[in-house]
Formats: sequence, structure tokens, C-alpha cells
Amino acid sequence: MSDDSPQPRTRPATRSDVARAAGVSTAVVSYVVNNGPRPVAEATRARVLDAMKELEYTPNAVARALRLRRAQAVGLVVPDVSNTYFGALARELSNRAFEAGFALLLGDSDNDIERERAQVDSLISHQIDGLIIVSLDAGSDGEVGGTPTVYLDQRDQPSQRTVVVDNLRGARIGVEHLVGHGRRRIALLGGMEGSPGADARFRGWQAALEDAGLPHGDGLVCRSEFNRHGGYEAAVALLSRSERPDAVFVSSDVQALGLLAAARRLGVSVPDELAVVSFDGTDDARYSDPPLTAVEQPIAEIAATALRAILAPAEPPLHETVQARLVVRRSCGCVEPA
Amino acid sequence: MSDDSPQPRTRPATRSDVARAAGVSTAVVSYVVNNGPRPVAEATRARVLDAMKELEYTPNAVARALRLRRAQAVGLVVPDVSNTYFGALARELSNRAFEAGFALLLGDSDNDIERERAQVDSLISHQIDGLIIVSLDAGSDGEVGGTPTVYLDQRDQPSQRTVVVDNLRGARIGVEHLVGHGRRRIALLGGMEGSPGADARFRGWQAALEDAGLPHGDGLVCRSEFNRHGGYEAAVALLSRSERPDAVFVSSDVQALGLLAAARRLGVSVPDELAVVSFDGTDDARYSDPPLTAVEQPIAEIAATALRAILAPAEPPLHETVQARLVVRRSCGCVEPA
DNA sequence: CTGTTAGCGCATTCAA
DNA sequence: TTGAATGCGCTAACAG
Repeated sequence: MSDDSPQPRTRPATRSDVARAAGVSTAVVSYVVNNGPRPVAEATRARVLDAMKELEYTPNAVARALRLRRAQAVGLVVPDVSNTYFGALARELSNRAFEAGFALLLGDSDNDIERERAQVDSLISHQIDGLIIVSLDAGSDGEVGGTPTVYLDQRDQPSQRTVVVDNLRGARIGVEHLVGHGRRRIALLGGMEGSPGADARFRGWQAALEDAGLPHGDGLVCRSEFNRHGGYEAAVALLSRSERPDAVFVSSDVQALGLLAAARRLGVSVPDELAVVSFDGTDDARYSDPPLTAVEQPIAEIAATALRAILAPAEPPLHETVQARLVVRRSCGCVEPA
Repeated sequence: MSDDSPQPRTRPATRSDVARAAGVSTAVVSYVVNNGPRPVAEATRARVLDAMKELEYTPNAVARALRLRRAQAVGLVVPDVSNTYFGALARELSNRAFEAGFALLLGDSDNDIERERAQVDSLISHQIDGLIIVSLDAGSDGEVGGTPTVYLDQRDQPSQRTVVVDNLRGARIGVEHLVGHGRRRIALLGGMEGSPGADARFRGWQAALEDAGLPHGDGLVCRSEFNRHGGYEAAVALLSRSERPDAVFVSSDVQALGLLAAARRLGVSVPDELAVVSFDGTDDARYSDPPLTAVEQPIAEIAATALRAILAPAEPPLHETVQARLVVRRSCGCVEPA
């Protein structure tokens, strides 16, 4: 650590500083930095490497991006990063992208379609190599401008690339579990209408109840945004109705947290009076009271698949579906083992 | 939406496409895009605007960044975005940055100092205009390379710009509240040693107990990472000790969630047998069971201040401190109003 | 008020 | 195996 050099360098070293220091041309520096496309003699390479270290040279990602027309970066747009599920997704993506040498540009659309669009435009202008988006609008189209894009929800337009969890089947499994517990009035605490994921989960709830010959009318449905507060408000409304449900399928963990708080406040015991199954299966479900039986999304798989879809040279299938699985805990009435 | 034009355009329009279409020079296009630095005649401006719309022109942020040496982007590095507090911070920052015309590059350091360093380097190579970081290492130094950086935690080096919540005072207030409830064995469930925020909260806990003449030995301290699982494990250990504490000050909401789960599992009632106050005051605290009395960080203020510190032309003070405030809920033994 | 032009740092073609 | 030279799209002198 003999860092006694004066080093009055005011601006970071560029490729030509390195070239000069190593006594080679700038092209050669590029060749060694990128391992190609031309071979470099061992001795020369060593000199360049030395010079790089000496000058603490770091390639300028922006210049590189301009030249290559791609930034070694991917974009992620979600409705609300503070939602535990999206947070976990962002984390997974940030780490995987980093390991693949990509930066992650994050856009929070704040549950606003206009803002979503603006965020997307902004990210695209930054020359991202690919965009991963949880969109608020299943019908949006032209927003991708040549940038490989993968949606993490069902789309109206089948031409758009998607990686989606099987929402319908997941919801179905969750509801069927409630049916198996002998519950008869199984409500849905869903996401806002129009949101692609929310709609599919609604249909799964519906289908399971139809198959079981149980009621699934509007009286059993309430909707809210995907956050704790929304879940709380909707649950209060739901539990105050004249004929109270004896179970609820909740379309996200954060909403379920709100519902749990509402149930406590109203003196409704979970799972005895009200069995609950939620969707997502994040840590929120694991550490709540009672712990939530949940349809768990394979976040790591989703992240990996989405990244591959965007970055892989070989074209993967346009639509990839991953499966959720039911993780039984206590909120449904099952006794947790151990 | 008469989108019937053939539009075989293969690459996005550039500034010179616009210039050609509008019959002006590229400079003029720049002047209208940037509203300066030279004035443009109204009529000319209108022609340019038309051409831009016609060609669906979007400025290339990367070229601009190369030229200007700044990317209209800020970087954020946190140990774990899936922690509700960091998620909320990221959300706040993403939205504010967006409104100011900046993109947000997110780096998750995954609680790993090496990775933190690598993420920082990566972000800097992307020419970010500023870096906001929650560092794992209070002593790190040279990592900033001319990029304005603000740390959201205390630093060993006073030359580094910081925006920090008053951790010591916050912890103190939280612990004093517990003392006021007549608790005598007030434990600390803290973050890992060496982490700047965790250490300050530890000292606050210590100081409050010292002032109150209460014990604050190692027997009352346990530490874990800032996540639910860590909090759970540490709490199990703590609550299994021969002389059990009658209160705990927890240094983050997510750890407190873990502690709450552990207490339930062990049959320790909160707040009766164990009063709890946590730090952060995110939605996690509001919707837990029981709701957590918490020392609440002013996330919006932190985000705004940090952004300003980085972007403002006028140099703000090198160190800015914001205050946390105690939000009383039920976990401490107070009866929540209403 | 508007046009010409020189780079920002890098990848790469073409020539040596 | 290496070097010289071009241009990615944009900004901002500088010159009209």
C-alpha cells in the first residue's frame, strides 16, 4: 500500500492515457480490455495490464455504450419497490444482473400508468439492453422501442414476450386448499381491476369456487391496491358485510398483512373464524401472525428466466410460465408441523 | 390514433434526422431541446418541435452523458433492497430522482463489502452524477472517484458527506420510553458490529440505560443481520437465556418482526412479558401484531436531503442530521388510542 | 438568431 | 500482431 505518489490526476485515465503509458496504440488497449477481437502478444498484453493498474484505469461505460449502442444495463420497472415482493424481485435481479456484468436501472411507476410510460421512455433513452417490467396495463403496446422487453404479467398482445407465474392455477390451488378445509364462503381480496396479474388471480378464485359449487358473487369480492393499507381498508369493508365470509383468498402478501391487522382490530380470529391464504410467499408471509399459508412465487426462477429472455442470444420461447407452489402455514387452519 | 404510416424506420431518429426534417442545423435542434443556451426564433422552434414529434425523436441519453460527462442519473447502493426500509428509501429516491429528470441506478450489495465496492465501481463507470450509499463499512474511503457521494450513515472520515438520522438520539428516545414503562432489563437486538448505523444505535441504547442506572452488559445484547430471519434467531437466543429481559430495543423493523415471531413461538407475550420498541417505523411496524412502537425515520426527508446534497449547485453543509421521532403503538405496553 | 465544427471515450475496419 | 483513422449522438464554443 505505498500510496505515497502525489497523484494530482484530476480526471480518470482514459484509454489513450493507458496507450501512451504502455507505448502502444489505443486499439491494442481495447484488444486487451475486451479480449479481442484481435490477438495481442503476451509481452504487449502484460505492459498494457501494468499501465492499466498503474493508472487505475476503468473503462468508461458510457462511451462504450454509445459506441456499441448498448449500455450493459437492464431496466426494471415495478409499481412499488417497497412492496416486499417487488423488493425481493429487484434484489434478485440486481444481483444476477451484476454477476452478468450489467447494471440495473430501476423505475418505480408509483402505481401510475402515465409514470410507468415515462419511466420506460427514460430507461430506453439510457440505451438499456433490455427491459423487465411489471406493467399496470395489460393492453399497452408500442412502448418498447426496439429494446428487448419482457413483461412479468399476462399481456393482451400475444406478440409481447412474457415470463409469468401461472396466476390462474396458483390462485386455484390456494382456493382449493381453503375448500378442502370445509370453508364455504370464500371471499377474494384482490388487486385493482385491469391490473393483469390481479385479473388472472381473480379468475382462478372464480374457477375453483365454480368447480366446488360454492358462491363466488360480487358480494364476496373486494379489491385494493397492492399494499398493506389497501388490504386493511378492503378487509374492514369485507368483514363488516352482513354475511361475513369464513375464508379469504388474498392476492398478495402485503394485502394479507393488512387483512390480518383488520381482523385483529375487529376481533375476528384467524384461522378459526376466518381462514386465509395469500399469494406471493415472501418473508412477509413467513413472519406474520399467524404465519400465512401462501401460494409462493419462485422469485429466483422468475428473475433468472426474465434476464435470460432478454440477454440470451438464442431466442427462448416467447412466453414462459413458471409454477407457484402452495406453502402451508397456519393461517388456513392447518397445524404447522414442528 | 391513425397509425397507418408504414414507418419502416429501423433505428431511432437522431438529432440530425430532426435537423434535416426541419431544415435547420443540428445546433438549433439542441437549442430547442435544451431550451438554450442560445435563443431560437419562435417559428423555427415550432418547425423543430413538429419534426421531433413527427419522427418520434427521443434524445439519446448516453451520447448526452458522454458529451456532458454526466448521465443524468444517480446511483443508490444498499445492503438489501428487500428490507422494507431500504425498499421504501429506493422508492422515494426513484420517484424524486425521476421528477428531477434523473434515472436511478440500483446496486444491491447483498451485505457483502466486496460486492459493495464492485457495485460502486460499476455505477461510477456509468458516469452517474452522484452516489447515495448505505455502506457496510464505516471506514471505507477512496471509493468515490470524483463522483459526489453522500453516505446515509456515520463515517469514520469526517471529510465524507453524510445525511444521517440521529441514530444515537433515536435509540435513546426509544430506550427511554421503555424505561418509562418501568422495565428494568432492557435488551438490545442490534445489527452486526461494524455496521455504522448499528453501532450508533448500540451506543444510544447503552447511554440511555447508563443514565437510568440500569444494566447494559453483554448479557443483554444480541446481534443479527438486518432481516426477519436474523431477528428471529437472535431473539430465540436472547429469550432462552436464564435471566430473560423484560423489554427489547430492536434496531430495525424487520428484525423486530422476527423477534415477534420468536416470542409467539416461545409463548412470551408482547408487550406484557416483553415490551418492544423498534427502529425504522416503516409499514412493517404499523401492521405487525402487536403494532410496533417505533423510532420512525423520516424517509422522505432523508431522500430529499440526500438528493439535494448531491445535485444542488450550492454546496450544502457536509453533514446533515435528521431527527427520528417516536411513534407509539402497542408493543411497548402503551394502549393505542382509538 | 443560426450554422459549422471539434471533440467526449471507445470499438473496429483497414492498412501495414 | 499492431496502428491510424472513423464515427456512435450530442453540446457548445465560435463564427457568421
